[in-house]
Amino acid sequence: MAARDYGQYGGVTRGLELVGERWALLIVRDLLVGPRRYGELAAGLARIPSNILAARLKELQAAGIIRRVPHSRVIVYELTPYGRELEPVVLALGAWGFKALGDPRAEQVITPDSMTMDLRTAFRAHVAETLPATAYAARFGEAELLIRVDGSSLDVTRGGSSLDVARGDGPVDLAFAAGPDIRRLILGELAPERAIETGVVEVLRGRRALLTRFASTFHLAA
Amino acid sequence: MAARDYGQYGGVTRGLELVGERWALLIVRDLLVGPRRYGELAAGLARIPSNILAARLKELQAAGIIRRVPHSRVIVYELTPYGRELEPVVLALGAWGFKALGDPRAEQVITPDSMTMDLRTAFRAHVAETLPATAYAARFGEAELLIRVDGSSLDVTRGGSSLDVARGDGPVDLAFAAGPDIRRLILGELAPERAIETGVVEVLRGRRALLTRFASTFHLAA
DNA sequence: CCGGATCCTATTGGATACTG
DNA sequence: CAGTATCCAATAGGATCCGG
Repeated sequence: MAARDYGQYGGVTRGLELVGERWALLIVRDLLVGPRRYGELAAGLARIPSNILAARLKELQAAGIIRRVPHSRVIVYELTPYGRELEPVVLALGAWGFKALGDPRAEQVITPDSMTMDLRTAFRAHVAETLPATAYAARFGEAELLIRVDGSSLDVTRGGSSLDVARGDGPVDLAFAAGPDIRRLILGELAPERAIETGVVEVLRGRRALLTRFASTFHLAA
Repeated sequence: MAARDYGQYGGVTRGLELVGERWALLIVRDLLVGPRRYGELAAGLARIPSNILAARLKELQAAGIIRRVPHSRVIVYELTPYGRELEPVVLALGAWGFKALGDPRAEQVITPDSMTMDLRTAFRAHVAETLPATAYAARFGEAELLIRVDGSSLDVTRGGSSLDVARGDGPVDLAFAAGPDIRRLILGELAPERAIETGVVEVLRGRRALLTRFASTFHLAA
């Protein structure tokens, strides 16, 4: 492997040797959501050059972090058990970075996978446990997600309100479209009612009061 | 600032924009141990080019992660509160990377700051709480550390057994020198008695049985 | 000395085109 | 679709120099 090293012997240094290269941790982030094909990774990481994606996949594979699995005619990449152990790292970094989010710049997009991981970082299992099971359909920019909270477990899948019924996933309790300022709701800087009043969140279906439940389920202290 | 961006809007991406550049997180790691001068950082990060260190310090400062403090004739860099919130990220990455450590390569050194952070990642506060307060003096390669565990709190400082008495820090219960295979003790792959028998750990002073206490205080599951 | 700034070279990463 | 190949721009590395 011999990735670019730092000349030091220690845990952090070793970690950076393995996943410190540009784009590497974003590939891991997307694979934490689920196995992905080469083209799906390329689509989710819109600006990654193809050669860099190919190089990172090889390095991550050599490091035992991901696995290349031929899966009935198509090839998918998935995390190994050791790769999955990066989840706390990605969540911690995501939580920290989330607090430094400003308004999106013109070229910035929101991908379903990145949004899914952001929801996971903000998910408070111990709070959710005390609330009734709830299904949300949420649209953030282009990304449309189906978010199911049941007890202390969270399940986020792609596609929104139109798909869930066809899949027999049960009804959605609250469907909404949100602008980027929804981060302020999650950071506790914006009250749910205010979010609706100011148009940050547009409720498409369901009781608006459920947005309060959403806000207490998904929360990051600023 | 306008660090190299990824064209995505999300927590992980934002985090990587701020601390994803080469060397950045290692600077943060060392500053988590305590404020450091430019020269101390350069010494701890032996292979960092001077221009890169200077560039990173400016970027981290612009991002509100560190602060440049003139401190009676000398300048020290220290973390801001927001920078200190990177501790979980560094610890998580360190714990993950620690498990992938092999034997040190020829050019690799162990620095006191990196060793200190490795001990912090492996520290089990809830176990330490159940044990008597203990002071260890440990030498790993060049790095000599004084490790004080008291209840659920851990304090690691530089310098070894010779200094502690002069500083009035109380006596050291166990002093030892360890080779890199001590990582296997921390990973639970090597029993304390075996570590002593095989020379991985050389007890210099104190009851050898205390190494068992050390091993249960500092532990990372493989 | 300490805390950098400057210069130059060696590697990496980025954009795009191309192939099995 | 799943990558390679090529070429250019941006960074990192290393040595040296400079001002307080």
